[in-house]
Amino acid sequence: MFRADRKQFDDEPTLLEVDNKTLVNYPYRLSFYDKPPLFDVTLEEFEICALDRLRILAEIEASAARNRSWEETKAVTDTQCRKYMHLDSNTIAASTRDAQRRRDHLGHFVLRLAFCRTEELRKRFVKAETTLFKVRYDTDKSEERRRFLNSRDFNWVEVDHTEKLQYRDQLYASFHPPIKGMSDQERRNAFEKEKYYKVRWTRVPDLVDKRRVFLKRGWAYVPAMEQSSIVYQAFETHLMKDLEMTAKFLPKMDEDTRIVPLLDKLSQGFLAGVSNEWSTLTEGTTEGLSADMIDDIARKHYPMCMRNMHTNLRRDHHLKHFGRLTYGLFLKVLGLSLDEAIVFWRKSFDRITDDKFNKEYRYNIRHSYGQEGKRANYPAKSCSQILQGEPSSEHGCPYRHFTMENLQTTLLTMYSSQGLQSHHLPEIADLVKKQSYHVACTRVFEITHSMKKGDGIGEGESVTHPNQYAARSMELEKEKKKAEDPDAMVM
RNA sequence: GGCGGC
DNA sequence: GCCGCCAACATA
Repeated sequence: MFRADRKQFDDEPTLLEVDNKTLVNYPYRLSFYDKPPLFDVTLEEFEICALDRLRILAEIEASAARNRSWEETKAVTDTQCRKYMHLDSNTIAASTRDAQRRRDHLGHFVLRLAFCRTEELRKRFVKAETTLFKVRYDTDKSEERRRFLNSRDFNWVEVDHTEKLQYRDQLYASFHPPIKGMSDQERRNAFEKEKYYKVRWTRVPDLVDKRRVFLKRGWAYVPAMEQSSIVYQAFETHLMKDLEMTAKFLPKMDEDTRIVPLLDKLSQGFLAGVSNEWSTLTEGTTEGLSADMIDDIARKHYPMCMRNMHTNLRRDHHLKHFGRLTYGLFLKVLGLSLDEAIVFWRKSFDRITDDKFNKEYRYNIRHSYGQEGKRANYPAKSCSQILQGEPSSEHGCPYRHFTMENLQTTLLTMYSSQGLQSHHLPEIADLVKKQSYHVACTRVFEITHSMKKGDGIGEGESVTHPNQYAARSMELEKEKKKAEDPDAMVM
């Protein structure tokens, strides 16, 4: 993908190998990603394509973690794709179509670099990418899919009529059409019409496993309706092989100071199951938020991490450094103004003198709001950042850092008023054991907001940021109020 | 939390 | 022990 002799990106747009003559166009929506992208690309584009794709892969992982059915996974993935990485069929204008496919191509290869480095990452990446491929395969127009399949060699051999007759009984024994309630006659008819392909049996281990194919002399006889299994398997092994290759050549890139941190950031995000930088997109969620409204909002809209800190703050009349930092920035993004923040913290730390407060805390609060030092606009901490912090019962992610017992009792005391009951706990405990902390959090959101299981915070999206959780919760309350009493909404 | 000063 | 200023970036 990168030429070895090219170790530094130029400052201006030309970053990857320049060769406009080989600018590919993309005849198919589906791709096995045989060739790396050779077009010019800016570092920004590089990053954006990767992040957008990462959101989708993270959502696919979340789908697996919460046992979504294939249809649900497909639906969720499809809506996510429409938002972040739309891929149209050939009916759309060629220029937009190629632009879409170019983004798809680039994003895939950037993530290859980020996820090739450990066996664990490779496996997860391949799994998610294969699922994405399946979703697309399933939603592809059949004619376009057919042409895509013809465009490459899957090493399958068509079984001719005489051979099919020869193994007729064995083939029929393993013939299981996916339609329920078929009569024997219908099944027989479908079988007679079915075309067969044979491949080496190692190419379709899943079918062999489920006894959906007839095996003879190392060949698996695959009915046309199961043909997709061959394709998926080929995609998977092909990608895994390529990733291992990439891993071998990757060390040469370590000298590039700009790309390595980006790759780390990407794989980090994947490990935490986090897909976006929510805080930078949405700020100042609530108008006219004041210090005395916080208790109420905490009870109704906070995710567990923030709720826990708020409770600790009320109990101890104090919070430790990282807690102040995390909670303070959360409140800023929630919409609390600097002046109100100072009021809030002053009232909260009510066992210290004004003098101590002014000396030790006022500066830090102002700094969080960009009024001191380098005057930066700091974003609120995301789930991945909170997850990575030192384990602490005070300011960490409770799903991650609490003991299971403590987590469960705390969940009940915090959220039983919003509908969380003890029979919900095993399911949450399960997600925590699988280390799917953000999914556990998402599930709690669903339960406490009467969402359907799998809806997440909306459209199947998972929690990735405490402010996203709170903002969405407040938004839902607003919608509900509006529906109940439209006139009351006039301000 | 870090760094500095006395 | 007292005080003041600055930061928020990683590394599985």
